[in-house]
This record gives sequence, structure tokens and C-alpha cells, in this order.
Amino acid sequence: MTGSTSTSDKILRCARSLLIQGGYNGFSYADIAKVVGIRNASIHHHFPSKAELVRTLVARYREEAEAGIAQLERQVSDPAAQLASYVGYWERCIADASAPFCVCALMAGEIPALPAEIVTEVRAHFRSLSAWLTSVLERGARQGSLHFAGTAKAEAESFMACVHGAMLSARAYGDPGTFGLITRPLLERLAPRH
Amino acid sequence: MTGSTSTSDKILRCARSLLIQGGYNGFSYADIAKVVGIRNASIHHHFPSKAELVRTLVARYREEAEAGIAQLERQVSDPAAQLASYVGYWERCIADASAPFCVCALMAGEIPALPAEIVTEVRAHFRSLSAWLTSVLERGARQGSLHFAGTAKAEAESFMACVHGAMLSARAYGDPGTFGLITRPLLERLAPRH
DNA sequence: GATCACCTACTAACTAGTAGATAGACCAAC
DNA sequence: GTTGGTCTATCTACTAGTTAGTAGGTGATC
Repeated sequence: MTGSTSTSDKILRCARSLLIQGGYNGFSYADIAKVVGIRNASIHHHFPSKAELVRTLVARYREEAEAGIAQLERQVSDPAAQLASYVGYWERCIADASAPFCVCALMAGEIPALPAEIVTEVRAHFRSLSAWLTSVLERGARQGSLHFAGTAKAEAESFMACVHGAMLSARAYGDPGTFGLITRPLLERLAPRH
Repeated sequence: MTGSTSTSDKILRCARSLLIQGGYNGFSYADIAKVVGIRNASIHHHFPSKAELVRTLVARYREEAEAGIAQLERQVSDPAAQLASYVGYWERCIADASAPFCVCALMAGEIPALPAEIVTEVRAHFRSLSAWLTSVLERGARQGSLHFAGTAKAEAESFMACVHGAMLSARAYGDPGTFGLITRPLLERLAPRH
């Protein structure tokens, strides 16, 4: 309750942005302390261990993601527009470098080296994102606005993989535009504009 | 030249498999030394720094990848079959857990935290893989065996992203089968067997 | 006898995490 | 309204272990 953003909030936000840069083993308590302006040990007061800090961070990330999707469901009703809006959100995040990678997609690659409680959290994000995409695709198919060959579930997994792969490619090429280059045809294929 | 596999070979192979597990910051000289059966310091005799070790490792990985693709070009001529063979290779690697992730795809996520010389190497792999896929798709389109909407280049980038994303999803779900589940419809869409 | 591959022994910096002190805020009892 | 107790957030100072990397020595091989 210390003003608008508490110290633990600052720690979480800072840790998230460091995590997005280089993964779980790519940052340390010292890095966080330097940015937030407290001492190394003070972080332990808020989060007893690094695993717990990152678990909390991912849990909060998932909450925000679910809230964002709930808002999207309220504001946009057309399934094709919902997919476009989801992709557009990431396109903007990558373009302005504010959060140029999905926390969970990044950590999915490091899973064999991650504490179990974090793996659970990452897996849950994949499941819930896939479930939402499946529901959007199902609705779109029923309405006749979205077109694909197999099941909605399979198409959802493919869609999610393509978006995550596009993040990887954008990073590999060092070019934010690559993300849109890959995802735009993906949307076009599902909802052809004539 | 010490017998069939030299120590530096062993170090490279070991480092690769450790890298595939948890990324650049997910392993140390000590980890390699323990597996290979030499002392920590001996690794420096072969590779002066970690950055140099990993740079060499990626360069060799790229050589092997290019050799594999050259062999594929020799053995299989049909473009659709070439794509299927490429995906099949990864499906087997992931299923038997021998090398369940592309070294460059994994490190692409960590790029902001990677030494510059490694980033160059990773980027080069993305470019050469994309170039090969583009040539296969172009040939397939010319022959009429592969079908897609936009340019071959755009479709190649999308294909590559989807494959990399499928690796990520397989890891996230802890289920190797996920890779095939995502990539099979991808091949089916490009070359429908109706 | 030079070179190679390895060794022991070491360093400086960094890792997450702990112990215990301090300073301020809140809240009661007197 | 002052006193005393508790809670919270931070600090300094520390530990044990790990990190990449270095210096210099040894024994075998060409």
C-alpha cells in the first residue's frame, strides 16, 4: 500500500522484463536490486526464493493474460476480429519492444532446467491459451466466418505454435516486422477477405 | 585424432546436449567436465571461452544441418516429400528425446543475453533454413504439387515458425506427440492427399 | 626437445540465501 | 498524550557454493 506501486510490485515488474530478455537463468537478484534501488537481501523479504519469485511472476502474468482475453471477448464479438486483435496486441508489444516475448513461450524452451512449480504454471498458460483459441475457432467455424480443415483444437494448437515461432523468428532476425510478416498470412488463411 | 572421438568432440557433443536442455545460461564448464570425465580447466585448453565453445558448437550444428539437407536433396526429389522428411526427422528426434530441440531455435529466445558472435551464428541458421524452405516451396509450386496463397518466402517463414513453435508446445505440454499433431496438418495443407 | 593434452591449484567475481540490527508506523494501555 | 509492544520494510554483513577463467607444472608422443 506504499503509494501507487509497492516494492514487491516493482520487483515483479523488473523481474519480468529481465526474464523476457534472457530467460530464467539470464538474470539474478543483483540485477533486480540494481534496477529497483534496494539491496539484494531485501528481495528475499518479499520473495523467499527465486523459484517463488518467478512462480508468482508467471501466475500474475497469467492473470493479466486471462483478464486481457476477457476484455477482448467483451469488446470484440467477431471471431476473426478476435484473432486479429490478439495478434495485433503482440505485434504492438514486439514493435515498441515493451514486452517483446511471451513469458511462458520463452520459458517453455527452458523447461527441463526449470523448478517444477514454474513448469506447472507455464503448462497451465499453454492450456488456457489453447482452450480460448479453440473456442474462438469453433465459434468462427459455426458462424462460417473462419475456415480450416481439421478440428478446432488442432487448428488452435497450430495457430499458437505459429505465433510463438513468429516471436522466435522476429528475435532471430532482429526485426520486429517479421512477426507481422508471419502472422498476417495466418489470419488471412483463416478468414479470407474475398 | 585420439581414437574415434577426440576430447574436443566429446566436449562439443556434451555441451550441445546440455545446451538443448536449458539454454546458454543453463549449463556450466563444471557440468561438461563431470560428464566428459576431465577437469574444469581442461576445457579451456580446447575452447578459450564459453562464448567460443558455443560459437563453435553452433557452427558445427549448422554444418551438420546443411549436410543433412544436402543429403535430403539427393535422396528425395519430390518437394512435398522433402518437407515431410524434414519434419519427420524432428519428429523422431523429439520422440526418442535424442535432441528434442533445435539448438538455434532455443537460443533465438535468449538472443538479448547472448554474445554477439553467437547471435550472428544463430541468425545465419535461420536465414539458411528459410532459404532452403523457400526453394522447396518454389519448386513445389512450379510443379503444382504444393499449394499456398502468398509468396514462397512468406510461406517458408510461416512453415519454419510453426515447426519451432511446435517444439515449444511439445516441451510445454511435456508430450512429444504434440509436435506431430501440429506439423501433420501443416504438411497436409500444403500438399493435400484428398 | 618441442608440442600436446591434461593436470593441480588458484582467483575474482558472482550466485542464492541467512542472521541479525535498525528505523518507522500503527495501536493499544495507562 | 505519552509509553511500550508489535509489525513491516529495509539495511549491513555474512555464508557456502558456483562461475568462467588463469598460471604453471607433468608426462606422453612425435
